[in-house]
Amino acid sequence: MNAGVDLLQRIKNSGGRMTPLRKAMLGELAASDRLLSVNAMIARLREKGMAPHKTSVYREIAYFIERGLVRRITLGGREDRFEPAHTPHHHHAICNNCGDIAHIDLEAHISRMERQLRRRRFRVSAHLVEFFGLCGDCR
Amino acid sequence: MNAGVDLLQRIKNSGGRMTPLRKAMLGELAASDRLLSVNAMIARLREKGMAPHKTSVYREIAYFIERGLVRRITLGGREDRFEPAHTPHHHHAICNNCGDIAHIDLEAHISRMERQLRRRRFRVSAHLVEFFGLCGDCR
DNA sequence: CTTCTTGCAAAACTTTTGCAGGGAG
DNA sequence: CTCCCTGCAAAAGTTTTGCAAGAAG
Repeated sequence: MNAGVDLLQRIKNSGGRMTPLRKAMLGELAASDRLLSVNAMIARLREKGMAPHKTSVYREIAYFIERGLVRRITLGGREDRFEPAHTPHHHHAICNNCGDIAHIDLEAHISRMERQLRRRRFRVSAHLVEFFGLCGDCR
Repeated sequence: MNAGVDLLQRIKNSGGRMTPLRKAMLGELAASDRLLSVNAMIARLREKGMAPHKTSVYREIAYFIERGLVRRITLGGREDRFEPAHTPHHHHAICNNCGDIAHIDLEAHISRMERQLRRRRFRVSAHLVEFFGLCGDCR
């Protein structure tokens, strides 16, 4: 994976170390097709024989976010969720039944909505756009 | 306010009572131009001489939501926020500087996005669409 | 040996639940 | 007198912080 090398450099350049925990966490984030919560992350790591402390997982995620490697996504459940930030900006279609999360590109629509807001003198710096429903398989 | 009479009826019809706390809470929700968190709600009620217990405020909000009087909005902060549900469905443009929350109508855009998702065999049942940035006054 | 990481314990916060007293009809 | 409502205490769940031991360079 090319992104991995890049990430390692970005971390080393800022005085950080690419430890087994960090490597595993970034791997899980990249490999998962859905947004991972801290608890989901720990469950996955456990399956691979690791037993990181919950505190460490929270701390490493904060560490990744500081460096722009990971994005935090709040979807309304109790837990925050996370995804790798190196993927292009996109949105999610989340299946209420199976939990599958499809990545969707709504940039054209977003641009139009932002234009509408700009006309109202609002300068957009961020947005939250997510859809919930039933995926093709679960309908 | 006409909505008030209506709400009182809806509550009474389901065996509930329109108590001072409930009346005050619905009043604050209607009067506020922004989404209120439980803590913000309590602060406002305190300014008016009430000192409701936090548990009661949580419980009354749950009560309102059950009856479809109030909507819960999760915006990514720790606290959930709430708004009266009798307003037509809409979205928010939230100012990062002054906290002002403008209500915006993006239905046309939302419909188009939902159409795009339907083409991909995803059946949308709910969405989360909010914008963050600087309002006209704060730019 | 100096700095960065991790685990553990504990705290901070939001939200929920159980129970008992108080109040409204 | 019978429910409904409220406050208090406590619990549950997520996330953060302080401190000390451990590992990496």
